[in-house]
Amino acid sequence: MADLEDFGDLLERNHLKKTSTRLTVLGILKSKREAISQPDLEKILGKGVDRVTLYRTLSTFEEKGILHKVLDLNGTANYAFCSSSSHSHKHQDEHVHFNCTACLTVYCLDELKIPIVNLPIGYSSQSINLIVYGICNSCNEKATDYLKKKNN
Amino acid sequence: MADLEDFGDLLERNHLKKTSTRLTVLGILKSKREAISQPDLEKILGKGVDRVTLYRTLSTFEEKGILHKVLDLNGTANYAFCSSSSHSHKHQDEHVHFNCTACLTVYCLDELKIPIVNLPIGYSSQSINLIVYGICNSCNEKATDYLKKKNN
DNA sequence: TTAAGTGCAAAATCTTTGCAAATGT
DNA sequence: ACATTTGCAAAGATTTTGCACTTAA
Repeated sequence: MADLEDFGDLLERNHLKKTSTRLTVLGILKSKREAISQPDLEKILGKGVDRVTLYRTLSTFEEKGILHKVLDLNGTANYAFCSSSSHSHKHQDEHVHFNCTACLTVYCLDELKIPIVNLPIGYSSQSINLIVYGICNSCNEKATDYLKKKNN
Repeated sequence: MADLEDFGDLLERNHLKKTSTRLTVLGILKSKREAISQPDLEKILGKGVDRVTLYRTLSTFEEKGILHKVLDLNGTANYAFCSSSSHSHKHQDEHVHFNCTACLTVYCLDELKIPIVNLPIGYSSQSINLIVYGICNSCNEKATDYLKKKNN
C-alpha cells in the first residue's frame, strides 16, 4: 500500500518524525471522509496510545495544516484530513461541513465550496467556516426504512 | 427604560421566571452586538452571580431560542441575543458571525444573511452556521494608527 | 403554597504542562 | 549522538450533578 509511503513523505515535508502514532492517526483519518473527535479517535486507537500524545499529535497536525479542525454542535473539536494539505502550509479548508444531529457525524463536503461573503468595511477575512446542521443521508435512510417496516 | 419590561415579557412568553440574574444577563447581551463567552459574562457580573447559575441561565436561554450560541476559534461558547427571538420558539440564527483573531470578539453580522447551500441528495438541513475569522474594524484601525505614529 | 430557580460542594470531563524515558534520523 | 516525541503523573480549566435553601408567581 502506497499510502504509508505517502504519509511518510507528508510527515517529512513537514519536518515531523515518522512515528507509529502519527502514521496510525493519518491512516484512520485518510480512510474516512468524516471528521473525527479526539475522544472517538481515542476509542479507535485503544489504550495503546496515550491521550496526551493524541492531543499533541492532533494539534501538531493542525498547526502544520495536515488536518483541519471542525467544531461540532457541542464545541468539540473534530479533525479531518485536509485534501489540500499537500499544497501548502496554509490552513485553508474553505469547504462546507455537515454535522448530523442524529448520529453526530461531521462530514466534509469537499465539493461544496463556501460562497464569498461581503464583509462590512474595515473587516478583513482570514478564513471561513460554514457548518450545516441536519440529518445525514444515512440517518434519513434509517428513518425511511423504519417507517416502511412499521407500515407493512 | 422599556427594556426591562420587554425582558419581562420575553421571559413570560417562554414560561421562565423573571429573576435578577436572567434580567441582568439579558440586559448585558442586549446592549452589545457581540456574542459574549461564559467566562466574560462571569467577569462582568462579578461574584454576585454563581457560575453554575450562569451556566444554567445560558443553556436555558439557548433551549428557548432567546440566545444563540456561537463557537469561537477555540470552541468556546459565546452567546448573543437572537434578534429573531421574539418571533418563535425555533432556534434560527441564519446570519453571519465574525470572530476577530486579534481581540477575539465575536460579532453578529445580522445584516449578512447566509447564502443557500445545496446539500447532496439525502441530506436535510436544520440550521446553518457561518463564521468568518479575521481582523475586525476596530483592530484594523488600531493597526493603522500604530503605523501612522511609527512613521511620524 | 409550590414549582422553578439558585448557590454551594463535589464529581466528572476535558486539556495542558513538566519531566524523565524512549525513539527516529 | 541528539533533538524530537512519547508516556506518566499531576495540575488546571471547564462543565455537570445532587441537594438543600430561596424566591417568583
